Amino acid sequence: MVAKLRDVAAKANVSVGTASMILNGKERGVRISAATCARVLKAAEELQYQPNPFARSLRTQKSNTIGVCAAYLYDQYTATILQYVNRAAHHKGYRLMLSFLEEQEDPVQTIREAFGTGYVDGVLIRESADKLDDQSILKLHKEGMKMVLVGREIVGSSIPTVLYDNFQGGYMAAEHLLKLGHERIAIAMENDPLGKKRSEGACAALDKRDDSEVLFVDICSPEEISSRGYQAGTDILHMQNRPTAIIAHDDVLAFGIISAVKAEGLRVPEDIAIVGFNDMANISAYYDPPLTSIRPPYAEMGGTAVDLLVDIMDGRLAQDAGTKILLNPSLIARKSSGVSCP
Amino acid sequence: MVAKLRDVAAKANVSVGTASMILNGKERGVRISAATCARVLKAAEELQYQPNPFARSLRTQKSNTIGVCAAYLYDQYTATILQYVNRAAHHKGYRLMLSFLEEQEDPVQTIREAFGTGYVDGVLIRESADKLDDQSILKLHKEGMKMVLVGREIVGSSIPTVLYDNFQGGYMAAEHLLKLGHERIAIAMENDPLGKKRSEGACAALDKRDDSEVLFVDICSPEEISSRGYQAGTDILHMQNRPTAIIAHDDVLAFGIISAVKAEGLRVPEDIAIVGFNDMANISAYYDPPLTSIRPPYAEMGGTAVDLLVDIMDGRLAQDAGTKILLNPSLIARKSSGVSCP
DNA sequence: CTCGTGTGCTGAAACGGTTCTCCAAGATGG
DNA sequence: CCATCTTGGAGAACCGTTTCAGCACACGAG
Repeated sequence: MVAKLRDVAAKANVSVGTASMILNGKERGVRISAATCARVLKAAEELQYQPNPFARSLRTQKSNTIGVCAAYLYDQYTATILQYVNRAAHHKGYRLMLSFLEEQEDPVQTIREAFGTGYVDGVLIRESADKLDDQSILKLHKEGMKMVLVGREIVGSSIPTVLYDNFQGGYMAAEHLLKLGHERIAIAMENDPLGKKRSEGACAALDKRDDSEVLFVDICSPEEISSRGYQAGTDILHMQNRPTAIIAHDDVLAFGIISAVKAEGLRVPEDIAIVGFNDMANISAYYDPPLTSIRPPYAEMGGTAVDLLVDIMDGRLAQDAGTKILLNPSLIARKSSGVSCP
Repeated sequence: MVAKLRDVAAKANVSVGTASMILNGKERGVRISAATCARVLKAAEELQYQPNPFARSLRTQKSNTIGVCAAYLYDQYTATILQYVNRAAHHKGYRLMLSFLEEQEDPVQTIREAFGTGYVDGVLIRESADKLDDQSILKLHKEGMKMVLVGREIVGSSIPTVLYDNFQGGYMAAEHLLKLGHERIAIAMENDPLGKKRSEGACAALDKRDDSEVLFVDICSPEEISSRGYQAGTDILHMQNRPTAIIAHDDVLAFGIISAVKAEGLRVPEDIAIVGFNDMANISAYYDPPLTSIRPPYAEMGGTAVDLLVDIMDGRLAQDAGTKILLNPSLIARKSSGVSCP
């Protein structure tokens, strides 16, 4: 069996309490002789002592665990952030507990069960709106659950949030295309808050130039986005004033659009330049042509979210302080917008 | 504060022990009157009682948690399986604890810390070989850690394993191309066990036909696979006997190859047919052209792995029984191999 | 009426730590 | 040499469950 604190104490000839103090002495005015200290440390080492996390958590009322509630892991975006969340959490001494919401479940109840009752100290929420609505989140927050929203905003709420600036992303995309000489630019966005922000940003950049023209295409449902890309592309090409460039809601949509462009016998970027969002690892850079894309600050988002949550869990920050952290994306220029690709 | 068992017991006018028996009575010859039972249940309901998992785990020496050790979540393959693992685990009453290995860490030590000391009851390992070598896994297994390998095999070991049949996948891919009339087929695989299995399967199918010819291309390092696709494609096209079809190690490699084919002014599938592996969600079906791909049995792999692990954790199956479960992939035919796409 | 014999429940002992109170001795000062 | 500090460490309570031995009571049989 695995060694317990009791065994360590016995081996070092001290009491259990003393051993505990030494092994995780928070410098709380400890008064332990160097010799005893060394004995205990040595004993722990030799016995390969690992504290029992349940006993510890039971006593301290702290789990050292962060819950992560995330949907659609396969969309890469979330998965990439999670990778960095793991790193940051691990670094701060926290474990990660994972839970996706399934359809047909009561989300609030599921989260309570999975993360409630002190099983986790705080929760990172990166769950899509169709599985976890704003009301449910607000309810959990009101119940006192410590949480940080990642890449999702509930406007008007005081829930701490980490996002990246989608307006800025749209702005950068448009700016990039303007610099390359485009004047008629279409914007193909999902009809959701994200898409709205992105197109607003793009419009802002375009509005500064009176010689530019904005064409707009809405894409409806998020689920259909893959297949809708082709349709959107076709629609855009048949507009009376065919644009010379397109800003797409994300890379997957861009792929669909590119297919449509090719199907019409046109070339990317010579006839139509394209910019996407998300810069999917291992994919976007190797598409045909390599796709210019707005890359979210993945690492910063993961790291910042954990930092923020830890601050809240440790009480350095009120959970209803309404902290919102806005990070900047970057533009990765590749061939699809007319930049020669290395 | 949250209600404890003590509160429930007090409210129902019974002892704590009785309340406990009623609330999770395992039918161990319980002798409780219906009236008392109802009183306790009602009290628990009213107080919204949720048992404290730490106290419970401390007492029962069982965590009801499965650890997941996975790398490269952003590769979709793992992420998709994880989705199903979550579902299955949740269904069986287990929580999921997540841990990726970082570079530069001692993997054994990290896993011990993250998952050791009863923090989890068992571990699902879907970690790549470059971060967690066979020896480390064997060591942990020998130490008694209950585990199931997912999509990875350590030949000669008795570690329970869930895989899908890559040989079969290769076979299906080749069979598919043969049926479509191809005779000269190139196989572009990573130089690893997976690639070996896939190409063996493909060769087996091709060998049955004496009019077919196999051309072979090795791809070296897994990290470079994205950029190597283009290179591999170019190499293949310049072979003296240009093949009419290519089986690629995975979809990402296939994308690279397709780019190369197009760059040479050739068409997919008219001049060269292509089949990949993994069928990436939201991507492969919308590539240009839509990619024919061998799809791993994602859902079965996740579900089976959890089932197996639970069997082991519950002692119904010895952890060194050497159970290996081999699942079958399926072929998703799309345009890249010459099939008309819906 | 008494003696089993169930039945229904109580009470206490774990589980393995953390943390707080307080005591024994040695050091110090007068 | 005695009173007082200071230092180093022991000991116990507690965290919230589970589980098990055993007690009180009612009831049927002899």
